Amino acid sequence: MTEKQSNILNAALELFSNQGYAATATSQIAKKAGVSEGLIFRHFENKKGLLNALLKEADGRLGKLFGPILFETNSKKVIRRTIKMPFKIGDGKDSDYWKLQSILKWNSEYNKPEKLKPLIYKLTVAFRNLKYKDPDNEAKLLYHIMDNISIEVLKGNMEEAKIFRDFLLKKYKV
Amino acid sequence: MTEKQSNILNAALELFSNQGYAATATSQIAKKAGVSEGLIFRHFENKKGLLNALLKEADGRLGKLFGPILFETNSKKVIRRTIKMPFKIGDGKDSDYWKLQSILKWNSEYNKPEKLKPLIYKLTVAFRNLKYKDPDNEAKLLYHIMDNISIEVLKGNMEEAKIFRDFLLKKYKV
Amino acid sequence: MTEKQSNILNAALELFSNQGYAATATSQIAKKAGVSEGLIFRHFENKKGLLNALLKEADGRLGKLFGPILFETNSKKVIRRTIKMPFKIGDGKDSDYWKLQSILKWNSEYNKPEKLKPLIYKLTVAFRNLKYKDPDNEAKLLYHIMDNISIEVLKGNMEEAKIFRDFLLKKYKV
Amino acid sequence: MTEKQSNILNAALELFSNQGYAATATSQIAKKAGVSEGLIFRHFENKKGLLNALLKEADGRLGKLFGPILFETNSKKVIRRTIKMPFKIGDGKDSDYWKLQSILKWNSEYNKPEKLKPLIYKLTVAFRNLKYKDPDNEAKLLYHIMDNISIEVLKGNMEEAKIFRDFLLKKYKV
DNA sequence: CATGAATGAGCGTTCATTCAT
DNA sequence: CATGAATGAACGCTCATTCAT
Repeated sequence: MTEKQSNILNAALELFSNQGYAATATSQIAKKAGVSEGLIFRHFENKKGLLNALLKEADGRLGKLFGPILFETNSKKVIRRTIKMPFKIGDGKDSDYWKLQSILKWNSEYNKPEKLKPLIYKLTVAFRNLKYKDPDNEAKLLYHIMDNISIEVLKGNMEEAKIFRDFLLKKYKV
Repeated sequence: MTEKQSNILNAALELFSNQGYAATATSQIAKKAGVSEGLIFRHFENKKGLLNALLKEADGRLGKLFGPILFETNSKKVIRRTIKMPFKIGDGKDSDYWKLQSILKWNSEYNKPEKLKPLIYKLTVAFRNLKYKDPDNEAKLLYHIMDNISIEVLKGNMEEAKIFRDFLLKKYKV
Repeated sequence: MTEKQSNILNAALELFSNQGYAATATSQIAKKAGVSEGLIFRHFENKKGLLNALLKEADGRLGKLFGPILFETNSKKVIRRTIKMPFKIGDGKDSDYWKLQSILKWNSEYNKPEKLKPLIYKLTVAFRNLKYKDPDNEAKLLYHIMDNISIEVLKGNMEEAKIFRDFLLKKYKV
Repeated sequence: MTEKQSNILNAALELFSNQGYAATATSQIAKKAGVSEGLIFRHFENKKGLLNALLKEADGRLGKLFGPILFETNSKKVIRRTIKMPFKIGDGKDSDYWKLQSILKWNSEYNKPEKLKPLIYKLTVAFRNLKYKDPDNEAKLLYHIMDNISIEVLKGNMEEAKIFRDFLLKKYKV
């Protein structure tokens, strides 16, 4: 991938995640990326192709975030890591990928809930090991909560989110 | 409000909540509402005015949903009603208002988290009465969970949502 | 049809017939017609729709040109009128319609040779009445010749064409 | 001329003659020719240069087609050969050159009717030798007819064209 | 000789909005 | 109150062409 290509992707990511896909013009992306508009289409075929390229990359980032949890063997630590996960979201880019995914949640074409199945399954096993009565729903519950903290973190309410995280760690005794 | 005005609002609500604001053309709204495009602008000034009118109405609907909880005096019932609330979301219109709010969550111009303050405060009081250790965070937690069930319900996963609701009712012993 | 609509059609006809369909920009048409470019699409849906509207009108003009021949009962006069037909092509508009048809001859989507069947059939009958040996081919031959004179006329070689016409009238003894 | 150069010319010929010059993109030509787009411009300077190169080649092909007629001394055979000429159009390439010429007939920049003068002159002489009354117009007439049969042949109506040819051979008694 | 990344102008089309009727 | 013709800016995208490699 050339430098201009990644310039385009970076610009698109930032704009899509902050203004939405439909509200972002390709001309705006080109301007921000410092390239001609035509180049976007040479490299990504069309506007949708650009979005797809971003989502592919987002998948990878999500995988890296989930990886350490999926390979964790200690059940308590699985839960601990899950609760802490939103704070592992690193630089602005990482957070924009998350935003983008979150924005597309209502778009049936792009919302892929099955991507989270492995994490939820891992949590189910952890809760079962810890003798929770209803591990299935406990797993879903925690996943939902985590999704919410992520959004809080992404919106910049870091302090609030940290307090909330500690509360959860205590609550789950992990 | 004349019939045509409400036709416009209904059409706009359905389209905005399903395709997003930016992705919906005023011509599409006019067509669906069975009115001329010009009429939209006579009544609502511009596209944003239409969105604002919808959000005003959404506020009212949310209020009606929250009302019974805010006036509940029994703390357990406050929590019970909160957990059950997503299932009170009635017809398609109600659910479209909710979707619209959810879609606009990432738009700083339209995201008004303070609207939920009264509910969260009510929950805080309830948890305090029930001797929870950290009623502030418990309230926030429950609100977040409820937000997630709402989305599940809105996406049509009614069965799953019901099981999840019962799980929560048991967990909170309410 | 409003005045602006016919302005658009007139501009499109002149440009399409002189530069070709693909080589004519809708912006050019709008400019020549003295209207905004958007109006073209409101009235004719798209560029092809504009071409179709012109071809419909062209059909009518062709019909009017053929009419007097088809209703002629005297066989000699049928042939005479056919030979003279290219000179009945009136104003510039008429001739542009003819040009347009001629340009589209190689475009299978728009070339409709069956439109000329009635004329060729009429000629066949005329030649049969006049005891020509092979009236079918004589009809086709005359039609082809006429097509060529039309083109000559359209290109502005009026004098040459007139001489050629008189030659044909003498040759066919009509 | 290298192989790539002729690949480009072949691709351009096929596309220009079937879709028209303006409707054909240089990228399409490059793709079909299996070369990079830049190479077209290195070898032919610009799109028009490509067309000019094709028309030069077309001239040669036309010359080869006319040659045997121009060197024929027997007047009857001159006419006979002219009538048969369209059937000498050989492979697809030959026919595409003819199509291209025909398409450009309406383009004053590229229409060169003087190229046919030698053939028409030869026909005039032939008709004069055969004591036709108006050899000038007879020559023009036959040339026009031949042009039409060519188009018929090019469009693939071979059977019809052959019948028509035989009709003409009989009519002219050659 | 040959590539393909890169450009900028222009393409057909859609947009929100205005206004005469 | 309501229409729909009309606008002009912007849209996503394609074009012929250039140029560093």
